[in-house]
This record gives sequence, C-alpha cells and structure tokens, in this order.
Amino acid sequence: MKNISSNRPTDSEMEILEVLWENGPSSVRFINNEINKKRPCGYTTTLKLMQIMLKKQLLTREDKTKVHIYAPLADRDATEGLLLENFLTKSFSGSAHRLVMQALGNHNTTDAELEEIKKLIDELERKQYGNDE
Amino acid sequence: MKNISSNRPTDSEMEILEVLWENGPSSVRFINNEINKKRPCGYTTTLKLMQIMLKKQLLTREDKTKVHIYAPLADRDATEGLLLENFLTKSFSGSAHRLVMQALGNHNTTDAELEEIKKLIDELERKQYGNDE
DNA sequence: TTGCGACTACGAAAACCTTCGTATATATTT
DNA sequence: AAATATATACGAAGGTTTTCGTAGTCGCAA
Repeated sequence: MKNISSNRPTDSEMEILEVLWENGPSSVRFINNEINKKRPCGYTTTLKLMQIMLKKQLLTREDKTKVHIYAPLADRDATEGLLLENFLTKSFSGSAHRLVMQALGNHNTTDAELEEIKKLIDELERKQYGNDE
Repeated sequence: MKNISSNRPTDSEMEILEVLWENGPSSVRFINNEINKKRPCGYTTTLKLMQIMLKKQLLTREDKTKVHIYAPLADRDATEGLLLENFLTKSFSGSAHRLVMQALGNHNTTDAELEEIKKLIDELERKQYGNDE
C-alpha cells in the first residue's frame, strides 16, 4: 500500500467527505442520496467507495448497529488545503492570485462573504507591511 | 467519444497547455524540454499525449514542415475556469468563498495582487447593489 | 416461516491516464 | 550512398479510479 499520510482523496472521495463534513456522521444511504441530488450514482458505487476509504483511513465507522455510520477521519481545512495546493500547482501554475480572480469573477458570492474576504486581505496587508517579498 | 465541448484537460495535459500559453505555439521537443526542467518525462510520452490532445480538440497543429508545431485551441481563462468549476463542486461543495479564503490564507500573494483583488470585489459589490440574491 | 426490503461484501469490468518500446520516415553529415 | 540524428505514429502495458452485478445477511411483516 502507499504511504497513508499522503493519501489525497480523489474527486469522488471528496464528494463523500464534503457530505460528511456538512452533515456529520452518516449512513451510506444518506450520502448516496445527497450525491444523487447533483448527479446519478448507484448505491453500491458509493458503498464500495466508502469501504475503500475505510481501508485508506479516510473514514472510520460505527458498525455496532445494522446500518453502519461513517465519519471522516481527517479535518476539513487540512484536507481541502492539501488539494488546493495540488490544484493550484497543476492547473494554475501556482498562481493563487489568478485562481482567486477566476473564482470571484465567475461565481455568485454574497456581499457578506465579499466583505469577509476584504477583511482577510486587510489583515494580510497589515502583516506583510514592511516585507514586500 | 465523449462530448467534445466538455473535454476537461487532465493534469498532464494541463502541463503542456501551460507551456503553450506561456511561450506560444511550439514543437513537441520544446515542450518536452520545458517539462523536463520540472520533472523527468520521456519524449515519446509528451508526443503521445499531444497526439491525443489533437484528437480531443485541445490542440491544433501546423504540419507542413517536418517538425510539427502545436497550438492550444481554447484560451487560458476559459480552460482554467472549466477546471475550477469542477474542483469547486467536488472539493469545496461549490463554495467559492471558502476556496478563496483558503487560497489567500495559505499562499504568498503580493500587495499589488491583493489590491487588484480588492478592486474586483468593489466592482462586484457595485454590480450586486440592489439585488442581494 | 416465508417472503420482502434494505443492508453489507466483494470481485471484476469499464473507463481513464500515463508511460514507453518499437517501427518507420526524413533530413543532414561524412 | 551510407550512417547518423531527429521526427512522427501507434500499440500496448501498468496504474488508478469509478461503476456495477451478484451473493449473502438480517429484521420485520404477512
């Protein structure tokens, strides 16, 4: 098997993890239903994927009851950060700036969210004050 | 074959496209050299990939001379946008806001770039004025 | 207790990606 | 003209990811 700590979830695995992070520990049935709100996907497909993720240590599960309940093992920010890192390198030649411009330009973001981003930028600028690398 | 218009380039294909966008139409040899500055990759590997991309309509080529010259068919912004779309859906449950926060928080962005982003946000806010959907 | 519905387990196919070996053509040099 | 260097074409191996069919288990209602 591969190095476990560097196990980047695949797209499909990420889809499952997002549901779990949003909704808390869930059954396969629930997760499959959520996914099917976005695209068609067979029940056993989701099941199999989750069994693999269990082996990969991306999930844990409670199997005392008949219906198994799964939960993510890794923390959301860390995982998303890992993937962002890779995506940025591979698809945006590492330019966070270009990625952000695209993301903001093409997607609806509420005023409140925009304000929050501005606040973050101000903070970053204050921190960077003096060392304009 | 699959729907051509939605042909998302893969990671390796993206590597090739980036070289082309940066340097203009190029030969396989040139591109393979550029890639080898970052990682080892056989010549025929790059060649094969580019032939596939030709079929997929990601590239065009000029083959009147002995050495074929390839050029990207789609433009950079559109392509990156397509990939972002997918990444956002699969890995950030569609939340551009969260993605931007992560990207800004974890990567060095120059003051000038931060300013540019702020300007974009101001513009977006002005546009949204009145219809807070 | 039989049958039905909902669940897990798992092998294996299908699809997709990346890599490379080999064959072949075409210029250039000696 | 032969040898050399550099191209393209393409099949196929090897790996990973995704999908699904089939089999077996368990609880519950008729």
